[in-house]
Amino acid sequence: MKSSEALTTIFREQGLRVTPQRQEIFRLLDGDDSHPTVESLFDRARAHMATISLKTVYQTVHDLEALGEVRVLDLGTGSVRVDPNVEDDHHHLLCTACGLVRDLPVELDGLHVPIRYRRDFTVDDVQVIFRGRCDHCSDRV
Amino acid sequence: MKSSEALTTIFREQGLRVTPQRQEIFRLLDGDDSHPTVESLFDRARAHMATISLKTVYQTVHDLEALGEVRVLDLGTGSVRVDPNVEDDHHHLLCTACGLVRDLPVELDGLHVPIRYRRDFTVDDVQVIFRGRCDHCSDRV
DNA sequence: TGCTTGTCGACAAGCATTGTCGTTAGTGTG
DNA sequence: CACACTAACGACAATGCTTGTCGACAAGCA
Repeated sequence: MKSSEALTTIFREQGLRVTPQRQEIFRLLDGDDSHPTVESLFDRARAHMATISLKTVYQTVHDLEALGEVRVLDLGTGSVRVDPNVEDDHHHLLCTACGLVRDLPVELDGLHVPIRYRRDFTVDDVQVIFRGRCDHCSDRV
Repeated sequence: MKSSEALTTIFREQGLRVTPQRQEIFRLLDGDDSHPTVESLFDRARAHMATISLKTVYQTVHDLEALGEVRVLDLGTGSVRVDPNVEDDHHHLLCTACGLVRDLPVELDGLHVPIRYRRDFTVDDVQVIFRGRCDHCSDRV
C-alpha cells in the first residue's frame, strides 16, 4: 500500500474525496501487517475520532481495494481481513484458535493447475491458506 | 463419504439417530461432486420431503463433518459448500462468476511452509483455491 | 466565496447461520 | 411388542457481518 500522501493524490485523481476519516484509516493501515478485521480498524479509528462509523471504514476499505491498494482476505474466520501488503506476492498462515495471520512471502513454485484439469477454465489467481496453531495457543490447549 | 447404509451404522454407534430427513441427505450427498451449498441441498431435499427444515440440513451436515464424512468448504462465496469427497486429497478450482467448483485431485508437491516462517506454528492443513472463470462464463463477458 | 456532489453518520435491512423450545419420534430394553 | 429416554424435528427468532437508505454536511473545484 502506498503512503498516506500518495493515497491522497490518487483518491483525488479518481474523484474521490479525502476526508479526515479516510486519512485516519490510511494512517492505521500503513505498514500494518496484523491483517485487522474491519471491526478492529473501526475500534482503533474510533479511539481518535469518536464519531466515525463502521460503514465509513467498510467503504474506505472497499475504495482502497478497488484501487488495488489493499487486498481483502476471506480466510473463513467469519469476518474479512484487510491486507495492505499488495507489493509482495505472498500467502497466509492462520492460527485457527486465535485468528493470528502471518504473511508467507514465499513463491510457491509448481503451483499451477495441471493441463487436463485446466480445460474450460481461465485461472486468474491462487490463494493458499495454511491453517494451524501458533505456539501460544498450542500451550494452553 | 461412505454409503447411506454405512452412515446409518456409524450414526447409531455414535448415539445419533437416523431419521428419514438424514437418510434423504445421505442419499443426496452420495457421489455428489457439485459442492452444493446447504441451501441448495435443502431445496433438493424439500422436493421429496415438503416439511424438512433448513436447520435440519445444517445440523446433519455438521454431524457428518464431525464424523469426518464430509468437508465443509468456505471458498469466500458467501455461503458454505459441502464436499462429500474426503477420500481423495484434493484442492479446488472456483469460477468466480457462476460459483462452479471443480475438484483438483492433484498432489501439489513442495507445498509446505518454509522453516523460517514455520517457527512458533504447528501447521495442520493446507487449502489451495484456484480462482478464475469457466469458459461458459468467459464467453458471455 | 459559493456551488456541486461525494461522503458522512445514524439507522435499518440483508444474508447466512445458529439458538431456543415445545413436540415428535428413533432406539435399546424389558 | 410396548416403554421410556432423549435426540432430533420444525417453527421462529436472534446472531454476526456487511450493505442499503437518506438527509445533512463538507471537500474540492471554479
